Amino acid sequence: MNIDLQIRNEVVKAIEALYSIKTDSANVQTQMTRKEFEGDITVVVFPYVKMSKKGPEQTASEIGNYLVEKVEMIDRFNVVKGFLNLVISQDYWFGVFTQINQEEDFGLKNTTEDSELVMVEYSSPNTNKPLHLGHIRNNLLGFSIAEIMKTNGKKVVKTNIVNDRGIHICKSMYAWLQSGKNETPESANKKGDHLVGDYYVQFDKNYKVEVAELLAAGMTKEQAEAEAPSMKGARELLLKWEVHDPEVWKLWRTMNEWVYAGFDVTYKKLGVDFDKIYYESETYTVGRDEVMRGLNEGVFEKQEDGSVWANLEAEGLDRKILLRSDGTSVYMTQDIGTAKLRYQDYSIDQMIYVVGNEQNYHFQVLSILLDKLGYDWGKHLYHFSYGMVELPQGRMKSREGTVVDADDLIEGMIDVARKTSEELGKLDEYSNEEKEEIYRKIALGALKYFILKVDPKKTMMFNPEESIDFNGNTGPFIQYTYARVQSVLRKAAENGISHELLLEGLKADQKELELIKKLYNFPEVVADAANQYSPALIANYCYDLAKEFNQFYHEFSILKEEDVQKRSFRLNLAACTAKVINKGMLMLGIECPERM
RNA sequence: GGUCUUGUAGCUCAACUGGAUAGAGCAGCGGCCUUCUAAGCCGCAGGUUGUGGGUUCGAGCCCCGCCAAGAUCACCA
Repeated sequence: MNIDLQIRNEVVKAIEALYSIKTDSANVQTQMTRKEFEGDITVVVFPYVKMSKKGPEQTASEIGNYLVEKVEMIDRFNVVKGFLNLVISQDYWFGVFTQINQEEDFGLKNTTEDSELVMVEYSSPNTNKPLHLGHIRNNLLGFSIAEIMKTNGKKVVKTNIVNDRGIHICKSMYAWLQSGKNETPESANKKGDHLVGDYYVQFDKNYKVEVAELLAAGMTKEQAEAEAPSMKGARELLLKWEVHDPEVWKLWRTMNEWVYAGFDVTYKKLGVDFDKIYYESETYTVGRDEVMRGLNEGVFEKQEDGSVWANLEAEGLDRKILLRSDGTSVYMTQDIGTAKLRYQDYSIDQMIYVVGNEQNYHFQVLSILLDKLGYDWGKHLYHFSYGMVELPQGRMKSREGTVVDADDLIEGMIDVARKTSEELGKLDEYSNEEKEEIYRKIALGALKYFILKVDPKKTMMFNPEESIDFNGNTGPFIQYTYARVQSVLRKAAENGISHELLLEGLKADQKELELIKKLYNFPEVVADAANQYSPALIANYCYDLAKEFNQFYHEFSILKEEDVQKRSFRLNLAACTAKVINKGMLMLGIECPERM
């Protein structure tokens, strides 16, 4: 049992014995003792002063005396105002440490047959342009939350819904047909997603020119936008697509394949993957059928023009369109179909959608609609809503060319890592392949950590010039502490220094106990991260641990310590720290190199 | 306009969900490589937590009012 809970239970007993009042351990407030005071766990006694009818200090002392007498692991206590600081015995911490040292999977819960199955949807790109910084935040959060769920003993299915159909891809197709001259990724020597994205940009450029010309010719804005030849061409392609025109489908398939090949490269570089991919082109008809069923059952309503609507005014929301007057489906229709298919394919206990907060309203509506269609799981969807990434100039706009391209960003990071590393010159005896692998790990560590350390709910700022650093509260700093431990372990092995842990009679320093306490916290942090859907908790914990270790490392010369027992203890402590850091970082999708 | 989110050091972010003197990093200034990796360590400086009220033993966190920024309310996805 967790020490915190044990102590809360004992406090309950203390209160009953001292003041004859029954309370519950859930009502007992404990916290880690702040560094400036002596102690490990602090009980907040303000809530009991009414029961004791005495001042806070006296109440705390009474409870403290009771606890020291009755509970073996509590050595002594001190009282500051209403805070009762308890000192846990060194032996208890040694016991904890032995456990951490022995358990290879410390902090990890095993998956069993009847573990909950969690499906995590993330990424969900449109197929008309390459991935950018916004997608990176999405992908990293999605991958990380899946890893965190796994660590908490859940079965996880990572999924991606590819928006492969719609006017957006038709725009790229139209521009390619107009001016592509049969260009392919091979002929252009360009990644497929970039090639298709370039045509999308070109479409928009042409379209703007056309609209401007039509406006000059006297049309209204609405007329001009509808009548622009490019837009008419794209719409025509969409209509042909809907009726499975073979030529259009062939082109559509080809261009999508180009894009997927490009995405695969980016996903691989980012280190994210999926267990099951859904395509909108395969799910949207399912959604349409569901909406028609809802219509027949009287859940939805049809307007005179043929469009189908859901009236959510009773839920305090608006009316929402589900099928256009021409019978084609909208975004929401597709999501209904995808959800239905997923629940058919898997026995999902929890569905998590990693989608930006701009779609909060969409998911609120989706949840209600699925419920109305008779799916009781509709209510239990979890929208993992994360904030936008902003640039110093403001929001990213693909059309204005202010996006930060994912591939460029990653390559740029690797260049900086290479340059920094070469200046430090610590890897000189490594082969080029080995070095490149380390640069890649460091670059991605920096990028991933930078993004994941921020509370997912919040809008975050990204300054391409300054944001990503390799010093301070960064991924590389944490990776570096890991590499240092590996170095110590290597040297110990070379010199035949024993790892055997002999704790009897050993007296631990404050720093050492501090590290053990931090390590002990790891499982709780992981559980919190899962409950709160927050990789940031893991990230900040890893930093805290690395920082603590660096101070420790600086203060003690582990291998120079003459006391054999002490040296081995510190060696093991370092190894445990590295183990936990590595586990934490892996949950963020960050690999720690053995050297750097 | 309705709904929702956010506002903490010059900048980027924390603060264990209502607890003790609000903490890190970057940037600035000053120390530390003959010692297990200096991508490090130590110190200095930097704050009326947007603002005004309220709730209580206690508020950055909860409630109300302002101020500011953003998102969203489409036969776009």
